[in-house]
Amino acid sequence: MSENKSRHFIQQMIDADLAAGKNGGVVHTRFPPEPNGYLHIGHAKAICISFGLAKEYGGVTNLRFDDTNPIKEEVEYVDAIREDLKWLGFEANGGEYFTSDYFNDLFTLALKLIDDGKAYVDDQTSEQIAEQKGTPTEPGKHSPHRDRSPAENRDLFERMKAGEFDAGSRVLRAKIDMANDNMHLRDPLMYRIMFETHHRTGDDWCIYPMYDFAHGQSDSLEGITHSLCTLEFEVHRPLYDWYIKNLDIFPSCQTEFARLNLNYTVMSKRKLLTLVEEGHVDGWDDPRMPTISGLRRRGYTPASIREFIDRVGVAKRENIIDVGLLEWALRDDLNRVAPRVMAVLDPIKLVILNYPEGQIEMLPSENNPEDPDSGTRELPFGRELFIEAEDFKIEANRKWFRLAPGKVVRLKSAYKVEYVDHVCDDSGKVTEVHVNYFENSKSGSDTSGIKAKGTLHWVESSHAIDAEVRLYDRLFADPNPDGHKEKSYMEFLNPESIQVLTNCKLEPSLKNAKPGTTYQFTRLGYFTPDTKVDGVFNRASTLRDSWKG
RNA sequence: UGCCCUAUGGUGUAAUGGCAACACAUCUGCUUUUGGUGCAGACGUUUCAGGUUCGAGUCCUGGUGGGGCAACCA
Repeated sequence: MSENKSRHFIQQMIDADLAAGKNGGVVHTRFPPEPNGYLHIGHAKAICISFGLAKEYGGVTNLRFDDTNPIKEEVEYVDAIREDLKWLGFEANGGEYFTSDYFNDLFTLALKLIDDGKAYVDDQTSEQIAEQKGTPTEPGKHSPHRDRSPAENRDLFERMKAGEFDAGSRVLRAKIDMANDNMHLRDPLMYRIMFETHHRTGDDWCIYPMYDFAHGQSDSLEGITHSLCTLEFEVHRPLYDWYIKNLDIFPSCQTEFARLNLNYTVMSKRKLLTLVEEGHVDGWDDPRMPTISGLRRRGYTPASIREFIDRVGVAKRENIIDVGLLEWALRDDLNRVAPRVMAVLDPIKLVILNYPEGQIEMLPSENNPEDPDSGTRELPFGRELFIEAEDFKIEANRKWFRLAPGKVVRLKSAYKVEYVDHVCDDSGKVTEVHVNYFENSKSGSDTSGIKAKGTLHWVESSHAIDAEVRLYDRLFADPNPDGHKEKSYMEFLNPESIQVLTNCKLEPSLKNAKPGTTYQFTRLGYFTPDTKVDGVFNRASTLRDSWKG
């Protein structure tokens, strides 16, 4: 945190709270994911905000799984969320909780509202209730059961809990105001009957609380001072406050910020789940997914994601962030920390005619020019190398820095070589380029005086490792796949979002590469070993390329 | 024809009634054994109409645009 950095509206609000002596100077936040899907980059924003703010003010953050809907929630998601959170670099230092831990407390709180005449059991169908709710422009109508006595309501509610009634046959509703402009205050549902097995409480319960009657109360029970969430919950805040006031419990306070949107992707768990279920991607952690696990498998670093979120800012207006900013944050981090290695993705043979046959010499190469402490490694060099097919052109103009008839290039960390001739196959495709090298042009001790404009990466052929490399592009071809009224986002899936290269050649040091390290393949981009298949590398991103050939 | 939120370069985000700025993107140039990095520079901004004020991006009124709200989802 730099001192002169401007403060966003939530920081200003907390500053004011603290100045007013609110909550005894404590800042206690929470991150409340529903375990019904994997975390994505939008959650990373929520995480960085809630955990970041607590840390900034010397407070703590709770992780709370918001598991009030047994038909959508699974243990698999709980585990994945824990892993993603830890990987991102955050720890639930306020503790880990489940809303389901509070089912008894919530039941008791509901009873209190019933006894106070502020909640009632409604026997109507969901259709009838929906019908009576009115519309945003018309007030709703009272339920015929609205004026049941507290005693009758208590009896009915306890029997709901005891399993005496069918699923969906009765609900508990708060008695507020059927004519309120805010639809959420028109006698909202508190509990519904569901005979479903819960991932934690099993079959203990057949009534489950709704979000609005669980979330705020859980915040309150945990002593959360600042409950931060996204804009769509703004209209829920009056209800959040109503429950707290009428239950007379700890006054947690909700503040909303704009969620993160990224272009060229979708960001709802439901849509991401559809991509997974329909097989458009290889699971939640497909490297093209905007999920945390997808970004991890893609080769993103936690630091780059945190930096990205920091750059994006916190405000209340809708936004669509350019995915280029995410890529920039990755490159910015990786440029400083990624080990440089040589790899050829689309190899053709380079034969150095005047280099002794069978000779191999070891040449040192920098591990990272941005990091003086990173040292060097030894690269085998010999008469036959692989170079990138696109680094040779039969006809080239003055702006072409790479190899071509009449040109001299530097082989990175090795020698300068001069074109002699080349060999084509029957189809006219170049398969081999022949050159001569300048013995006195060795990297670091070049006395040749010969100029070379370009530098090529290479891999010595007899030592090369074979690998598969997967290149990724944006999953959707449209910047806003979700933004078309007439068309489904599915119609914008980019058919070229993955390209599999099977004939790649890597330098021998990559034999020990493990997932978790992202490398820079010199001149090509950033790559990381895949977590699922050995011998496969995923491209995290390209390098910036300002060459306009 | 309701209510709530919102409106600043292409994209984001600052300004706290007093000279509109920063990042990303784009474009130039320099450096470079990665056409990477780095460095220097350029381009470009307050939704509209009124009002308050010596002074308005900021406050007020109205309009317009965008988002949200009528799940036994969260």
